[in-house]
Amino acid sequence: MRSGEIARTEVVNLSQHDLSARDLVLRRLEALTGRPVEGLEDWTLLDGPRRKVDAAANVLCDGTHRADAAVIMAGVAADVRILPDGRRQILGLRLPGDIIQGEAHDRVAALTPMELADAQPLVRELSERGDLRSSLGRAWMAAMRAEQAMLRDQIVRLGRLSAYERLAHLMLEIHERLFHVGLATASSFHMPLRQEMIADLLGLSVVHVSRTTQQLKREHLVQTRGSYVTLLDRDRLMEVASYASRFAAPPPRLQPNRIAAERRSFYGG
Amino acid sequence: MRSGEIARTEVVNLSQHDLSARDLVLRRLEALTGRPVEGLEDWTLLDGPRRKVDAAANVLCDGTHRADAAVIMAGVAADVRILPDGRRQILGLRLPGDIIQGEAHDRVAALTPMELADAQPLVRELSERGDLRSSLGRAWMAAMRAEQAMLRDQIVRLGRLSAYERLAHLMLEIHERLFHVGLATASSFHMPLRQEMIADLLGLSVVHVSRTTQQLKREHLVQTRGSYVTLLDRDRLMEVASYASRFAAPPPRLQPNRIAAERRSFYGG
DNA sequence: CGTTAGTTTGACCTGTATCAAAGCAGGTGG
DNA sequence: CCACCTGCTTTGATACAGGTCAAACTAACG
Repeated sequence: MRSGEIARTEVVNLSQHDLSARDLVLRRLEALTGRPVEGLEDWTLLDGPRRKVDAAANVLCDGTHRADAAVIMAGVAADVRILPDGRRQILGLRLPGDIIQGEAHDRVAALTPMELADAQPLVRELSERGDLRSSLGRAWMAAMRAEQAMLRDQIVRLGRLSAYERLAHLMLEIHERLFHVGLATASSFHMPLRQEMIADLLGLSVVHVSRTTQQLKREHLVQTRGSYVTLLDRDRLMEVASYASRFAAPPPRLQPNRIAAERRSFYGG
Repeated sequence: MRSGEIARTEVVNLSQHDLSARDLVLRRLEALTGRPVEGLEDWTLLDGPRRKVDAAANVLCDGTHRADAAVIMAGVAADVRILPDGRRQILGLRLPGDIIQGEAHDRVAALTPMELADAQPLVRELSERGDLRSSLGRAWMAAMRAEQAMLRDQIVRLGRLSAYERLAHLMLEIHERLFHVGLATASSFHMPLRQEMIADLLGLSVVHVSRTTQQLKREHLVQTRGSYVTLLDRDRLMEVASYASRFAAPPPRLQPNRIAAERRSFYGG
């Protein structure tokens, strides 16, 4: 939380990385717990064949196939509930490193093209023979708690934040989550979501998402280029959205002059 | 789900029962899983001294004391998040039979006077030495999933339901949860919540909760007497609110003539 | 280029918030 | 037993955030 931290300058490909499924899961778990996680070392179960899924295809249908579980290697999915009259609400996003599983009542849908690694053996191992005292078992519980924390955040977003605040809050959440699996720089990330999806996530209309996004841009809090987003003033965004980090070690704060540098490198040329 | 089920006529005290902490927890777990739960038989750990808490006193403060855990024997508590500017959002209710624990970022507050039984030994046993394959372990997981399902419901309520629908949905949730721990008849229950709390739960203003409640009454969907609520037409409420049960065996449906009988017995004299 | 999917703009409408005042009920003390 | 608080709910008047509809704009793509 020190504000003098140095933004990492390491070059990252914001839409894809080259980690193995094991390393990706590990990276996420360690970011969540803030300590090394053991017990996944000789875990080859995750290195099976990868599945590619088209956008808009359901990844796991309506919870009847509770069976399969997968690690997201690339792409964005969402837990979606559809009401009888067609209204849709996205309960939460599923980003790379997350493990998805069917839930009764809801379905998991691919919002972008995706790449998945089979995680069934891992999940089965953990939930059936899993030892909660082990390093891995604890990390697993931490991940469940983190998932719950995100649901809670979503409740507050929908219940008590204005459209403007909701959008700011969402940007911060996505950025933070992507950052911790190596898919964001200190202030930029790739977010290939149509406004319709953001609307379903934030309980707003598409039109209003459009207007609100523009307001955030007008006020120089965020900037976009295609589907790349840059948070121009994360501190102020956090204040605006009453955002609190869910991670053991949140992304670094930028120093004022570094903000300028970042901005230049992405949008000036 | 058969609509011919007989409403149980057993007399219940809607604001309190006389179960032991063990039986109460058991009852809830069995309602959730729909099957008998073993492993709690000789569990005396729950039968320690009971603690009484006043309304408005915080039951467990802001997650710093992650330590203690308790079974709610009587009363209503809530997970609350308070934003820096004072806005409040209740994330979910905690009713008798629920086990409460502090969560980072949020606090658990008593909404009514409460009676608690210490559950720390049980929780520690389960989360540290717990065997997920055992009957109790599975029930435990089921309870966690149920808790998550309620958070998801809350998201949909706030994101996509109108005030009218939200209230209907909430009434159904509370009724169902109370019913399964023996604190509701087939259509009535005791709900000593001020409208301010309902407002914080549903993301509305107090004034609008008042107006909306009256609309539900005007349309003969619910009735109230003091803090006792009767659902006059649960089928229609479920339809209005797009409500789906989270329990293995949901409360019985009333036959038309039984509805009349219920109504008479509670409000006619 | 024309086509299509997505975003933006403008005009207008509505659900819910806000503010302020009035009603009500349960408890206390005279 | 009444008069008075005090805390909650209800009512009315008014304001605004965000929804809806329809048309114009943009950009990717064959």
